[in-house]
Amino acid sequence: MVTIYEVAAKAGVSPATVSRVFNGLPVSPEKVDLVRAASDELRYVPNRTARRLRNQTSELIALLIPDVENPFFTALARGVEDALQAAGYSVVLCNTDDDPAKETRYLDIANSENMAGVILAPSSEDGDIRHLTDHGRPVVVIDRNTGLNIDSVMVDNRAAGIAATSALFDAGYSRVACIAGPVEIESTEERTLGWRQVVAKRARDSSLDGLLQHANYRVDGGRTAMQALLALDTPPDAVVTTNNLMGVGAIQVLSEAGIVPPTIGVAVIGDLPFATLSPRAITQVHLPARHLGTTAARMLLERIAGDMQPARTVVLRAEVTQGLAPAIGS
Amino acid sequence: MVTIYEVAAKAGVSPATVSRVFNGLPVSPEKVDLVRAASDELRYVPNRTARRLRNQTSELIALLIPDVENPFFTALARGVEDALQAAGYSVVLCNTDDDPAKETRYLDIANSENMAGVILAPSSEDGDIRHLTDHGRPVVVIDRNTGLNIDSVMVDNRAAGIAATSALFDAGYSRVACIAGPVEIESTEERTLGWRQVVAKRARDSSLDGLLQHANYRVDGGRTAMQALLALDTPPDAVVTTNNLMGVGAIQVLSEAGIVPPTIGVAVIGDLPFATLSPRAITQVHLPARHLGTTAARMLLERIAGDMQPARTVVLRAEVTQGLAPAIGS
DNA sequence: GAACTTGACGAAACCGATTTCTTGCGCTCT
DNA sequence: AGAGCGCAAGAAATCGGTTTCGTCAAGTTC
Repeated sequence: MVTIYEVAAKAGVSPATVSRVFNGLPVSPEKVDLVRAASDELRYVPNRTARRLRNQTSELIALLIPDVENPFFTALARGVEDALQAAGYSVVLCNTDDDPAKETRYLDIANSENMAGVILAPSSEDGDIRHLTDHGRPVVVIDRNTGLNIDSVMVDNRAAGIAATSALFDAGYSRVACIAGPVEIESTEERTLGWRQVVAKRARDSSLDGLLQHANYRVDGGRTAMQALLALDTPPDAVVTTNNLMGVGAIQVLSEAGIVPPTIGVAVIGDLPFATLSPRAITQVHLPARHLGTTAARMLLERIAGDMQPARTVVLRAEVTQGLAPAIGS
Repeated sequence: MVTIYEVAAKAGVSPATVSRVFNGLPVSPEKVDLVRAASDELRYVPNRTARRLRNQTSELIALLIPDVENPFFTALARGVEDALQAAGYSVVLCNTDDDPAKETRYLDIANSENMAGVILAPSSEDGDIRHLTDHGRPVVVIDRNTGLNIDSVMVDNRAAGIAATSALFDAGYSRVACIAGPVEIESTEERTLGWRQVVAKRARDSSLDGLLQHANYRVDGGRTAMQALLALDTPPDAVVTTNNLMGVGAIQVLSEAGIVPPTIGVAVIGDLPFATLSPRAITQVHLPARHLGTTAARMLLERIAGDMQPARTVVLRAEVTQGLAPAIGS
């Protein structure tokens, strides 16, 4: 590693002057040239660790997400990155794997690395966010109510659940099941409540036994739940899944059983990633993943810039793509 | 931030002793207790920046991938993470977006952040890897021949191209097209060569005009290329795509045109992520993405541990899932 | 009992930047 | 001409750990 001292020696100036050149502080033109020449020749790159120790901050922002393999979170990550890159920051993505211990570990790292800020997408249980706010580090939380005085960006999950379910009833289905995620996750519970609310109002059939299936938030969870639904004495004629991956699993099971939408109604909260069948038959409640990311990033940048106003909560809405009506009667 | 000095003062010992306690160096039991009590009470977390400045290394490893939204790379990232987490390292994921400038920037960052090592998955052009190796930082490259003295983990891309194409001929197709990625990317070129080799040998039809389409490596590239293939005077009866996302695009176009495999043969090099149609009709050459990641991580760990042997290249093989034969004649 | 080894532990140097403090030069103002 | 000001730039302190070096006391050996 070439240090500032070597550059200073080569240029015949003091380290302080080299530092000033690199930070745009006033230095006489001839010394600037000397320093530039020396640093180019030595291929000097400032040591960020040293700089950060001195400055107590860096241009690094941590983004914690539970699952890098979920397209919802990668889209969100793109949004965050786009906004932060533009502002000169670099993003480091940390995969918490829905593990509170990992989440806490990464939060501690972000803290002791003196990162400029943190954007946190929820893990199933509460990690120790206080690790961060205690130290006054800027934090924005995505899709989780912390109860703490922290900025957050939310989706209107209740509305998403209502929209998905209503769309199926509107299309003519009457027995609408729900594949929900783990109960600990607040967002999926809200979506489920939306489903419950619409079903209570519009279902002709009053027996809901077995129509609500809880599953893990991944493809295999969706598969298991869909299989359970198909095995019911009176199976549903439509199903809502409260996230994208469970939707994929459900559709896989249906397609393997030879049942293709719109023979059965399917509404997915979230986007169907890389869909290989025509998604027109399926109702999708498009979550603004990327937009969530950019919004969170902008809020964080404001905090980093010194904005001290009380915590804000921004709620974004989802947009529905209505699926086809059932084939019956057509 | 609580510092080691405050802990030392509270415990009535020197900072050196506190450091020794935290690093497991010999300290008398009673002082250990004093230090532990003081640091617990103050909730002391060592400042990684300071530690790293002194130690010239950290437990952070950079993983550079071109596209976080591509499931191939996220699977690879999972592999890397699994292996490195177990060894006590944390992974920071950097999205290079196929942009050599971003790649170079992240490499510089990894370097000036004193990260323990770097795993680099290819971007379309050559970023400046020398930025790293110059400084003796451990690096492992995935799926790219650098020509430099650097460890790498490869897939046998030629064999993958051959396998995909052969599988289609074996299934009974005779006019097999290829949707290839950008020419600059070595891995896709190798796969294309595999296709060319098999086609030259087995195609009855000698006119290959238009059967090779170059496209960008994403879903829309696959769509455009597939549309072009369908518009040919004599369209192919089967197609190979040299990556996963272009495969998704191609299948989307086919399904929108009402052509469903195995009416047309489709072979994808890579896995079809989150497939919503039954993937049995499609030939997949499963790339060992996760395995690539764990292998790269292990090699990197060996280097970090001080292994000085000459650079190694590990070549992994893909595994084929044969798709269905064409409906014709059955 | 003197010389020597061993081990705990504090003082101080060190990592490489940034920044304050200080010096000294050149210019202006009266 | 001498006081005063502005500005470039070097010396040195600083960030918060780790580590070398030196000291001192306790234990060992002859």
